[in-house]
Amino acid sequence: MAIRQKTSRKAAATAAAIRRPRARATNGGAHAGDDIGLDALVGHAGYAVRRFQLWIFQDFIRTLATVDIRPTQYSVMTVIGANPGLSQMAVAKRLGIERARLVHLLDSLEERDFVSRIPSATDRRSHALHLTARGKTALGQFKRLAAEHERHVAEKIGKDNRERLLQILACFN
Amino acid sequence: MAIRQKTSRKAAATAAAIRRPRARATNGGAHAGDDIGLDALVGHAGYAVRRFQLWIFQDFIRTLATVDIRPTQYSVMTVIGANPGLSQMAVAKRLGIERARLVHLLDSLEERDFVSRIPSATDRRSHALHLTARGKTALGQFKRLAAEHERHVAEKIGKDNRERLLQILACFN
DNA sequence: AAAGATTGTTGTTGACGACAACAATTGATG
DNA sequence: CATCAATTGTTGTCGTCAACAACAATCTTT
Repeated sequence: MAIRQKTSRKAAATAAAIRRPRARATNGGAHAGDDIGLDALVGHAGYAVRRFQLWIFQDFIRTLATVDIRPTQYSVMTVIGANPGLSQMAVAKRLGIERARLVHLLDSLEERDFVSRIPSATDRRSHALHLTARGKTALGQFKRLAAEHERHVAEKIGKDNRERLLQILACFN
Repeated sequence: MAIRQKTSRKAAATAAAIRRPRARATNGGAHAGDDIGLDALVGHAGYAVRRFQLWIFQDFIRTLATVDIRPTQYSVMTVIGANPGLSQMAVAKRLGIERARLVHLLDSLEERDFVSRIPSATDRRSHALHLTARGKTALGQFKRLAAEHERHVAEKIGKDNRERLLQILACFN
């Protein structure tokens, strides 16, 4: 056995090499592998949230693919647009992303002329973040597409369920 | 200006270098930077879910830190424990993770003697995944800790809200 | 003026999702 | 039965992301 493996894959089959395939055979059964039963897995909030998070991000990226904007970039531009002059620390703290990460995010947004770092007049360490004129009009389009994405969410889980979800998770800002 | 930066950071302040700090000054204001106002950001399901996802994973990792088990590892062991003999493809499809990624996950779980890959009797390509005896008892402990984590979630968002959340997200398996 | 904290930056690490390739094997088709 | 397509596990790469650690420049405090 285990002829294929190059060098890795420890001696997994040393002891207990032969075993009966138990109740459910390896696969090939009657079902297409969709009714496996996760038992204790359903009932775990983290698991459900992970799947949802995955779906929702993919839909966001797909919906905003034409403008090439990802969820984090959108959130950064939204916060800056609503609060011009914010420092990087303030934005990072507000969005729950690290200031180290925000540096690269702002780099790309500045390259595309959506955001500009203006040296703060009061603190020579920090930058006052502003949307450029181009960034403002672009954000308008992003918001329309984001609203379309939000409609996709409502279609998926139900309009009222979406409202309820937002209400439940409101405590995370 | 811009003395500190080594070589990067384009000429961001070429035009419109001087600007009034608008309504809200850079920072240093009266507030500690917590009441910034995200306007359009609240009302976005993706944003709320991201924050929640982050919080919940951190709590899971912290709660299971003593046994050094991460959420994905836990989900893999749970599914295998509930459905012994499953192939890697079946587990990957069930959990929505790539089979390429599952390889490494199983490698680590096999190194720790929690899971064993047993060559399938019917399909010489695939492996039948089983928990080892050690893995079974370990999973029992993991589940107790995971239940504790789930209680943390209930404390955070409310017991009934957690139930409602699970019900809303049930459509994502 | 000196000590400590803050801000932006750079770098590294590790988990993770997405993709592409590959060998071994199976299944279906002619 | 021979051949070709599909599947399974594996390896590798790429890009995103969170978490740290370090650093220079700058503020704040004493």
